[in-house]
Amino acid sequence: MKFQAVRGFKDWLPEEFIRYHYLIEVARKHLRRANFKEIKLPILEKTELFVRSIGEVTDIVQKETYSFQDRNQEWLTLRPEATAGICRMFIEQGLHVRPKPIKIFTIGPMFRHERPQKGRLREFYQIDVEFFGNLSPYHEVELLELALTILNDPFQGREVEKNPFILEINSLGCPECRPTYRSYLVEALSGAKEDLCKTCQDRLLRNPLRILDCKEPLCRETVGALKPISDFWCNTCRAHFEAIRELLELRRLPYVVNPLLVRGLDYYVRTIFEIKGEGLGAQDTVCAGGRYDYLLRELGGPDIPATGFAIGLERWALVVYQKNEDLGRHLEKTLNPELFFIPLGEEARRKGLKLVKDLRDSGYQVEALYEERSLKALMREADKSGAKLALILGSEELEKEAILVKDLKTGTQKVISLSQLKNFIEEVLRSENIS
RNA sequence: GAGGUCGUAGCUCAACGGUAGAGCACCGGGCUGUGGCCCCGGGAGUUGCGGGUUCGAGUCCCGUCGACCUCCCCA
Repeated sequence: MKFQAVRGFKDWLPEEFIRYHYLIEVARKHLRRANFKEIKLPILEKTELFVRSIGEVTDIVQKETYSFQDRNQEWLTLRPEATAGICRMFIEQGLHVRPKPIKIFTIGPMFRHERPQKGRLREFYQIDVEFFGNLSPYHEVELLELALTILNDPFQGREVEKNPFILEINSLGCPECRPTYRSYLVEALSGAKEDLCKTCQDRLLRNPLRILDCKEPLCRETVGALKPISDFWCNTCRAHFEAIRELLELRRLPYVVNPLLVRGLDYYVRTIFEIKGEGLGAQDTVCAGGRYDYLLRELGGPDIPATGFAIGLERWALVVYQKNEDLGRHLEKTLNPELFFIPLGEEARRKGLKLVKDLRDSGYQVEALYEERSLKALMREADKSGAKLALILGSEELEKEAILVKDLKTGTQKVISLSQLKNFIEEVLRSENIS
């Protein structure tokens, strides 16, 4: 094979594409109902934007971005996530003058140079949802429920063992109280450096909160002996977190408090969360997000609090179609034509051009072959196409101003006058067979 | 970025270091106004790529590219 796709970049064939497309439409439906408005962002931004927003010392910025200099020697980066770009747009377009809250979402590819594995590609799709303008826990819980509603939509009304998604929440504190916890961590762990893995010894200096998230058994043990972050929350943060828990319980949304949950992006404060999917292996976070109240200001914009989340489309799809194969099969079938037009002879082909166009204008999925082949061969094509009905137009039918309609599943067929064709098709497709 | 498993026809996979094969799919015919089933035939490959060892390499060795799994990271 001469050319291969770039590592971590995948082709989406029709059968696969429709599965993603369906989920995107599901997400759009729920987001529109909640009055989120869709936008489109550039795929490239200036490198500096991501350094400033995501954080200079984060892994994403340090070793996972696709960054390069363009022909003008300007440093550009393929977006590794959407929030930074949305904030840039928010400031640049002056969205703060719009009625609040400002609720926007965007769907598109993100790029991270990581080693690919299941559920982790270098180009991957995110459904990114952002909410600007209110500090209320009500809005936060509403947002959490929205995320769960979207994720669970494909499981509604089907016999699937309950909810395949688990919500984990935590609070990182705010600029008031987080530094206290941070210094406690540094102090407590500096004395016990040998009880940390190598990367964590490094993190101690650069990004101590990430140590909480380390999977090394040694670090887990060390971290387990520490005081939890909740001991350091200020009164505001504590009350905020309690309010969120209360509202989650009011809504009967199952959740787990994970005091070790942290994020890989620096801009988060206070509430953060992850939603994990079953059966995904190591890359099991399907959706994640949290508050970033100070990001706009840090980027030179207005002082408006914000919160948001992103759903990993491919990971979501893995959970959905692994647990619901019928849905995938059903979607594949919608790719098949409803009608398959088979003209026999030159006159039929000439007449068919308009007939097919009319049927398509009426909304049917129509395939047509204009080749001079045997009826047998054309029927074989019709069969393989998965079409529901074959429409055969030959000299016999032309004489009578009619057409032969054959149900490819049952094999029954009927000659219908051309004037009655649409009515007949409509009836047959509704009742699923020719009676 | 590190470790492991693996790359053979469009797909799924065979082939002790000794002539690269099967099933499915594809194309044609049996069957020129009727598809699915059946029968017959056909096309298909620089064995991911590049080196090396060997009389001889799909097979062994090295490198490289890619997939998957784990670490890491994250959606």
